[in-house]
Amino acid sequence: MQARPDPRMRGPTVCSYNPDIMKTKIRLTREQSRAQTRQRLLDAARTLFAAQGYAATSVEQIALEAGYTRGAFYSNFRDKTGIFLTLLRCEHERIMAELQALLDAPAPESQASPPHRDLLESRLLAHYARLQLDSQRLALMLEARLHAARDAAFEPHFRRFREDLLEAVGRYARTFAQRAGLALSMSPEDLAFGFVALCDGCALHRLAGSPPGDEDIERILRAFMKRMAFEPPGPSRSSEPPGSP
Amino acid sequence: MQARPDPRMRGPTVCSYNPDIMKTKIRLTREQSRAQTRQRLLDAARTLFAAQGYAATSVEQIALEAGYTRGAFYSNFRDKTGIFLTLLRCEHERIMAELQALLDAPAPESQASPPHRDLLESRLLAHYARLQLDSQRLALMLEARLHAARDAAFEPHFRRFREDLLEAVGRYARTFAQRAGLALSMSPEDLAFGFVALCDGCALHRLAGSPPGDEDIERILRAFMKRMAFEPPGPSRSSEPPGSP
DNA sequence: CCTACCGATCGGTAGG
DNA sequence: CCTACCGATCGGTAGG
Repeated sequence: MQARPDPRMRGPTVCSYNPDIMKTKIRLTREQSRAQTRQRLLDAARTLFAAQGYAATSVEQIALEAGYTRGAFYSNFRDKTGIFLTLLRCEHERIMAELQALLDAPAPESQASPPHRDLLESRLLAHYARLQLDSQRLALMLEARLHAARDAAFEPHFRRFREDLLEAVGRYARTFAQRAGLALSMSPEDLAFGFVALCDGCALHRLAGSPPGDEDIERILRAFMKRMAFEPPGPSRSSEPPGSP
Repeated sequence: MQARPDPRMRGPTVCSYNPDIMKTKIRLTREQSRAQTRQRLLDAARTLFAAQGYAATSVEQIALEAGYTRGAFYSNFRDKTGIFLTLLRCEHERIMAELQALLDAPAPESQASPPHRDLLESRLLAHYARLQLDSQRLALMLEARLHAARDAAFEPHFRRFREDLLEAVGRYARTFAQRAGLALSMSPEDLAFGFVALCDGCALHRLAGSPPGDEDIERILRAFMKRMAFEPPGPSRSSEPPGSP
């Protein structure tokens, strides 16, 4: 059913690949061998959880997909919850790193570039589009959310990931508003929540694969963001003040 | 583990309760008895699918929760997919009926009432709030979505539900805009998709139970809708025309 | 003496 | 609608 993957393509650490062992076919140390096994199990679990769902995937399937038997699994992880948590920690670290890189990226300051408010939209959208075009990652996160709602031991870990993300997006909005010299239309926290919810909803839709397709979704997302992020520049645009119920 | 529910509280049909059999303890006909069994199995399946997930729920569990054994299940439904589809058809019919009722509800036309644009917001929000406060229904729909992405036989049915909903919300937006004499900010289809995605994302968040809580979510939803639904009344509010990229 | 993993099998339970 | 039972597979762990 599955071929054991080429060892030279795998790294010994949990969250990143080690290019060193790609160079030669040298004999692995015990530690390296163990790390390799661990990484293969993690890759197999990610694939299967995304394709079939967490509950529908057995430890046996994970081990076989990775090219081992169950014994290898239980010597590396406590149980299925354990490997799921490890998997999510890796994904979360990657997502947060990408978001931070977005913030640190040098803005093409005073050139003939689009105004800052367009940058906020374009970059955040590009970020989320990349995230959600990876449908494996998307399915994995949905599985995690449902599992967190059902497993009390799992919930606090997932909650932490979620809070980190919302905080980071809020920081992102605040920082960009300052740089652009524009006022946000609501608190950074509210804006972050609404934006993440909107993106989550679009991602949820993408799972189905039915129309509207990806280009339409991005267009709609952009239209929503253009109206949401900043206070309109004009003095008054409506009969009611911005904060009224 | 479970007590067989009081027969007088159950109806013989699939989607609705029949008050007739609440009156007395008369002996049921064969048809009534069969319908009662079917309904109990449906109720049990809804409870378990929402609480544990579709994949994690066995046919045996459903039957026992309903007060029967597996034999009763397989004499009423073809398999687990069969009862799930029946369950979702009931939910979908109920949702569409509620949405239609919202449209048919008489608008308090020329009284001292809020303007039409506020009505659109309030009613749709109230509708979605009611839908999503029922966390059982919410979890059920999420399970269906994930299952549709994985089961090719299940997918077309779920897709149909989804398309019906989007079309109905689009019709709702168009109708309300006409009555209010206001122009929508984008096509009814785009607006419906964005709104449903936003609500789905909020619903997804509610699963976790972490802050922001329900009142905050509704406030944020309202703020987003207030900015999204209609063209601003003023002649120009921004440097770029409404339809520009 | 320890590690990492295998082949085999444990007691229970799955859908049908 | 139940009892009885099937082929298979579950998560977890034994000794080697």
